[in-house]
Amino acid sequence: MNTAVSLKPSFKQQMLVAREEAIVQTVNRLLAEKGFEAMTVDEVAASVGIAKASLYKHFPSKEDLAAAAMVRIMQRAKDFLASVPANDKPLDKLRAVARWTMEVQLAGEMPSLPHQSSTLRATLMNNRDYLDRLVAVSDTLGGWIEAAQADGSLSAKLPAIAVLYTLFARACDPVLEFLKAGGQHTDAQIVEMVLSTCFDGLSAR
Amino acid sequence: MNTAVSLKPSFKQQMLVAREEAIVQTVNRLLAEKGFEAMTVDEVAASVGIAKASLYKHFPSKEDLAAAAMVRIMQRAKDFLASVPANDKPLDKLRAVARWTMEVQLAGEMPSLPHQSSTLRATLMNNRDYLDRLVAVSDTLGGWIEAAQADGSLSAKLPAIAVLYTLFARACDPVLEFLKAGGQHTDAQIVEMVLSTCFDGLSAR
DNA sequence: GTCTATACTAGGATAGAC
DNA sequence: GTCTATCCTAGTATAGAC
Repeated sequence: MNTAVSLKPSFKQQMLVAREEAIVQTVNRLLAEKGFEAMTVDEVAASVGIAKASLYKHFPSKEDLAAAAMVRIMQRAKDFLASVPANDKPLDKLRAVARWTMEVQLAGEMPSLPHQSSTLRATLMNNRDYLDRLVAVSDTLGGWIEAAQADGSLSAKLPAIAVLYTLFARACDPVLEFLKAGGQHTDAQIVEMVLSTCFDGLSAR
Repeated sequence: MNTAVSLKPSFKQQMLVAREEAIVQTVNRLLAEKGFEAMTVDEVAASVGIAKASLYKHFPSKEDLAAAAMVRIMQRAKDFLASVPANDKPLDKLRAVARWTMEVQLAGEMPSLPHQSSTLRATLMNNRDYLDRLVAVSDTLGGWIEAAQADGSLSAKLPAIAVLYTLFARACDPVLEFLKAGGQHTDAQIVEMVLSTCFDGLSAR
């Protein structure tokens, strides 16, 4: 008997996976650069180097393309959370997450979705791969937020959900790109400034 | 002689102005609701109650429609700045501006533009009515920021430009709509929470 | 599963009568 | 300056051969 057939992916299957990874990576970049509406399927196909019809053999619609990119970034977020040292202080963990998020955005790898676009939202809300990761990330962060409030390092005035949204919002903070466009600061400086604004506030301490 | 002809707008001219004001108001609302890309000219025409071709007699392109709405909101911002009591403390003035910006957004009256869309940016950067107001608003805020840093109430660690961008960014802060969608808080509570986050930071004080 | 060629639609813009 | 009717491009999606 030959169980290897089912255990080891065939060469063709590996090629398929690699091709799809290349597609999703391209979509991720284009979503970061131009957003969902401005990204065209023609552009994706051209950038990947295959015909548009071939693209549609892999993903049934433009929305599904974007959803795949969102799954990917959410998986990266989950992986990052798992890499944060467990015995760091809760507030430091939250800082690390905000920093990572902003670094990804500045690197041009953070896909940004329009806040409306009902069709895309519908696709995402029906995508279990996405939702599962979103929930996992939210749960982990929620735990850290509560721990940080419990040890007194994080403001207890704010509901945890508001803190969570504030952290998520760093993924699309326009201040980053504005400062970058100004050309007066390095990426690292920009990250530190916005991080300081986020955790320490604008008022003097 | 009859100088009134040139001094007092004729009835027709008043109607024209009123019609255009209605158009810009509609565009402003649609831009706030759906953004530039998702807003269609058909929709604007239908909402105003005139034919699409008539719309194009008033404004030569979709970009110019959006630009008119941006001029309008920037004028409102300028008017608000002028209404802030001159002898309030600088930091309080900045708080008031952030609060106003968020209230306008929650009221669904803050037109939000895609951060890219080169064609729209080009139109705006060629629109003196817009640029003049933008500069005026930035100058006023810049003065308040420097004053607040000078009197020690605003963090002096941050460059003034970073503070300015942070205030502008309140106009499109997704945290507001997320919290509103949650339905757990009133608009006033949401504004106070995000205001606190912005000025006091997430960390405990 | 990849290609070329094409169908179909939405949406920005214009023509031309009144 | 308003209308109806139309043009035309861009862009999503599919047919059908290999």
